[in-house]
Amino acid sequence: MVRDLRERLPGRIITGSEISWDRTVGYPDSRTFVTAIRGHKITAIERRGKFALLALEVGGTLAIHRGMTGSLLLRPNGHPDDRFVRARFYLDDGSELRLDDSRKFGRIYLITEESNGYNPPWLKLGIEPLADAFTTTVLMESFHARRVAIKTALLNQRLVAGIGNIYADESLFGARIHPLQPAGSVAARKVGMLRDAIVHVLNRAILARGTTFSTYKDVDGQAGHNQERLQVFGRQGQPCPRCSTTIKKIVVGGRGTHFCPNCQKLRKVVDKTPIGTAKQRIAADSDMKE
DNA sequence: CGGACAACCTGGTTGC
DNA sequence: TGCAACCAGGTTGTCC
Repeated sequence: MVRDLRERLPGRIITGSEISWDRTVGYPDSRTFVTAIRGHKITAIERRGKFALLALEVGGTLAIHRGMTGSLLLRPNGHPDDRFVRARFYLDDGSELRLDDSRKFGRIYLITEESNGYNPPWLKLGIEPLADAFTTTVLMESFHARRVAIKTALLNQRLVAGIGNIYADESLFGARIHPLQPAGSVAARKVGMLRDAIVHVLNRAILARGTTFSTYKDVDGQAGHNQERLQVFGRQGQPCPRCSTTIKKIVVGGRGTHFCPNCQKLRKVVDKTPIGTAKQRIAADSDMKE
């Protein structure tokens, strides 16, 4: 999405905006937002995690997070309206940038020199998985001594930015790691495989123009096609593409989690309690102190 | 620290 | 066909 916006948005001036669901504006309040955004020129588009960051010529930032169901649509002059538009920006060439978001979890933010004292949510994000700095060592450190399920750790935006439920499951499958494996207990070699799997899964999805599992649309309103390439997500009950074992669906950290019980086995915690059932190992692990 | 769960929201699907 | 229940690509906060 950001790559598409980057080709078309720089140079455009926001001539006005309309917010049809007030809480779509995360900061400042929606009235202040509408007044403050008018007349600003967009100079560049960046991304941090799931936030699209539109740099303004005067030095501020317009940030957009699509939430679960949001689509950021760039519509030409006269294009029919979209069904769940919560925010729209009128641009100087007659086109319109719309946040179309049925569930209203999408958020937009405007940061200017007036915003001191406010901490934008993207500042606390962890490392970018597509940056050179995303190494096995860095990922090892972020998992260090953590007993949370590795799936939960992958979804923690403060550790690694931008991995959502689909790509977490796909990455763990790629690295053959059980989603419930305590993050800190994953062997270095496996963390290395996970790092590679994350990068691979994300790049592959980007090349496929996104995963339209349900509502994702690109800036032109077109569906992506990465959903056709998913290995485990949404494929519970179907054979694993690698070993044909039936893919299972469980709940981890409150999120639907898909994996192959044969390819992704829960492993013992490295140093101790070599004997016992999976249940006992987990119990022993949670009794351990730092 | 970490697990469980509720909130925020609405639309689409499933089950009876 | 109708309707209730359930599920959903995310994030944050509370309680224990």
